[in-house]
Amino acid sequence: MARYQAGIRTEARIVEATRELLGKVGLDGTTLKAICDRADVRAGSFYNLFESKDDAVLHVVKDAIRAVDPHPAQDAPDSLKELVEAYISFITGQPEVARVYLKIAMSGATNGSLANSVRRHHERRVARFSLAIAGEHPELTDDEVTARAEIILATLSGLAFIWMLKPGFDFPSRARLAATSSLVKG
Amino acid sequence: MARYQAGIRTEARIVEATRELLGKVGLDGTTLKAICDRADVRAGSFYNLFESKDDAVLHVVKDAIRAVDPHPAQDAPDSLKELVEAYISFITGQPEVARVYLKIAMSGATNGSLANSVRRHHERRVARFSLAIAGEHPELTDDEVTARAEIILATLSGLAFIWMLKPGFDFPSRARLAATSSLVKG
DNA sequence: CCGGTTTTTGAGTATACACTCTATTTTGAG
DNA sequence: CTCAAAATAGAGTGTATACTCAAAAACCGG
Repeated sequence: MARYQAGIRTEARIVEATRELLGKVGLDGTTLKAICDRADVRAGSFYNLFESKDDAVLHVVKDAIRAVDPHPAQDAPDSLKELVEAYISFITGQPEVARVYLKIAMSGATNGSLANSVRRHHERRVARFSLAIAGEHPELTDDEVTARAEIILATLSGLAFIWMLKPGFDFPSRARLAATSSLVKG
Repeated sequence: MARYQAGIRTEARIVEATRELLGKVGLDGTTLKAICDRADVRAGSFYNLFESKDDAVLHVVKDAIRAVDPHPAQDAPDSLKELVEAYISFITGQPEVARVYLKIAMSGATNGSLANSVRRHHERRVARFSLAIAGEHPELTDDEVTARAEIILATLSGLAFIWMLKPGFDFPSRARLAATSSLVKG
């Protein structure tokens, strides 16, 4: 082991370059050559530090996933409002990384470590939203709470999706409206 | 022009092969070679009938888009229930083509004829849903109606998205529940 | 400043892709 | 039957991709 400073700095540069590229040109445009050019590194150095191209992308996406949650370490339930605002910040703050997140989630069947990360993350978020909803709406049964959490999350993803389709779309206000109206008993 | 029967049959075989491939292996797996192998055609024949690979994919996606609408030619407004059921049928009936539809919608910035088709189709659907909602809820203003239409469509897309992530997810019942609860005044 | 370790280089490999081109065969109207 | 137009074959082109490897350079504890 005993890594040198140079290698550590290079690794950081590569991750940053990958993040910027995912933001600017999307997943398809984020080629190995593009990453290496932007990080000012040759292919050999890249593979000295990363297993594969996906390895670098995974780094970035995992960071993005972490960024969507407001207080990851905390056990106390957040309020639904807080959770929704955190999601809005995630989407509007890093739209292109959010697009990558959604794209990867959608990209494939059941395999691939990227897709697995996204799936696990989704489960955690449903649990998180469920906790908040249960706290604020004690009249709902457990199943109803889960259904509501899934619907709210689906709506947020779907609105984000539309926002990516039409840049002028007022995502934040639609998201806030949707979050309140999804809670009534159906 | 004066096309021969052989060419017409070959074209149909290519479209069908493309549709099946999009369903089985997704957009990335639908390569020219795969299409030609499945349609039992050589590359030269393919390009005698189609401008490009995207041209063939576009054929399939446009068919899928048409399939999502219950009565495309009709002017009378459908009921919201009908529209939601049509969407459910679309997603559960041709899940992999639906995935392609969502994927293409999400895939990129503002260019590409595929992305444009999807965008235009989304606008038409919002109009369609708005009409239904306005008919059933006269107490809502125009802006509120549009907002509700966009939210319902977003929720349906988002739920479809989750369903693709977790095959066991009960998409139809969630979709029906969501459609009713999204209509209250917020 | 020595010397093992880590890092870097950059040409090179293998592969996959969409697409082209020309020669050949097939079609079907007159 | 004829023959021009349509359809087909399939080898070939060009380009882009992720990734490898052996040699050279930089690093840093002692």
